[in-house]
Amino acid sequence: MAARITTQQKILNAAEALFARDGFEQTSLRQITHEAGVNLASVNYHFGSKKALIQAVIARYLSVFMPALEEQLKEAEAEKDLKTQVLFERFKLPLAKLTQINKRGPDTFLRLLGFAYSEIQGHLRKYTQQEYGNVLQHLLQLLKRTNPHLDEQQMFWRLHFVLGSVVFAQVSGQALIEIAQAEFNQKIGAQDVIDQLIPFVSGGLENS
Amino acid sequence: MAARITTQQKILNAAEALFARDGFEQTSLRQITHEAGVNLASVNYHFGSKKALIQAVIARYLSVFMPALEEQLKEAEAEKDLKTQVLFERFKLPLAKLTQINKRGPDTFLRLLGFAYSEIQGHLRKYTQQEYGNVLQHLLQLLKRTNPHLDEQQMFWRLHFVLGSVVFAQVSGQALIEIAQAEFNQKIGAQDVIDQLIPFVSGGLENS
DNA sequence: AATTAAATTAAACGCATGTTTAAATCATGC
DNA sequence: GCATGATTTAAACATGCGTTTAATTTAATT
Repeated sequence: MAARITTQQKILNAAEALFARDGFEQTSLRQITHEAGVNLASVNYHFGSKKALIQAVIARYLSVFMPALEEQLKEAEAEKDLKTQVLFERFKLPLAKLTQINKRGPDTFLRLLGFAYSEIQGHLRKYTQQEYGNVLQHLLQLLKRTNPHLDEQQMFWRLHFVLGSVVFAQVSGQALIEIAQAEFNQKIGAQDVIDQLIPFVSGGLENS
Repeated sequence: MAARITTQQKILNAAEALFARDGFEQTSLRQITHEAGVNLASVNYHFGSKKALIQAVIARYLSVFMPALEEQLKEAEAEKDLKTQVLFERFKLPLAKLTQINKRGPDTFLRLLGFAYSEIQGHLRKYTQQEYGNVLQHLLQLLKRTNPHLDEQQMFWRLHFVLGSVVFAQVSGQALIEIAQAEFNQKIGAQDVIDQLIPFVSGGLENS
């Protein structure tokens, strides 16, 4: 029994690393199985298809991230003078929790999200909406509270722009970090990018 | 001579439409040549490779967009109390000029940019930097003027976040427009998205 | 220890891709 | 009007992909 699970997890671990680095379509099952040290056919044996493997990789992260986010949102709800930026700051803890899956879990997760969004995994978006739609609704409700000056339509677009900024920052992230490091002669990590990102998306969302 | 150019342009036109709709990697040369009504081999004959074709498609747009943008930046430079949002508004005219290439030129161009950015066309980014780096430098200089409260590093990141928002809005654009249309029961076009986008990126960039 | 089910393996399948080839066709300049 | 070079064409090539097959090995149960 242990061996079976081990093979599945070897695949998951190798897959998530390669997916996060190169994207879903750019990563072949042959790369994954070679990296994992298992046979090519075992992916289809254990997961059924490549698509199902992608979903399994992301689901593992969502199952940790989403409940933690929901908890943060509940706390935020209790605050009386809630600000947009403070609300966005609350994403940092659920993100940090992802280290329990992987040392570089937070980066990995955001990059996976990015690729999931930009490659047309419409199927996957539906899954997220179905599985964690209530959490996202909760977030929307709080943002309406912190931004009563925005109408429904403005809120709709700006939320997606926020998401787009996050996604983009991660997908192009490593390249940008390297450029920034060369330009400013200091070590920059993914956490720094998030700290830069939060004031940006907050300002963009709030702007009247 | 006319026939030769015609074949090249048939390819360019078919390619840009398909690239903008599905992305570079998702579009095959067989799709392009079928759509253009030309032989498969003619792409390699006229352009050398698929990569070179991609570059040719984008170069055609940049050669119109960039000089027009530079002109706008020069005018902006003359304004005395220049605001970020006003500066961003000046992107609208160079964008509109792209209708001279194609009726849906502005949309097409932004989507192409998006795919170029998110697929790892690092090679292409270098090309842009080399060919039109001065225009981008000019833009950066003006943004520093409108945002003296931001340090170099903040400006670096926020500029890329702005770019990311634009890119994302276009790549996910059509899907989002359809969702928005269903949700708000009104016709929404690409221009509306840009009008929503400008306050967002302005607010994000300025936020202190 | 024998039986049975699960897991792994090597190999092949079918398909789609970008590219190349070599022959046929076209247009142009003499 | 012919010769020459540019263009177009159909076909094949080489490669990589996800998936499937069928045989073998491994592990657990009786």
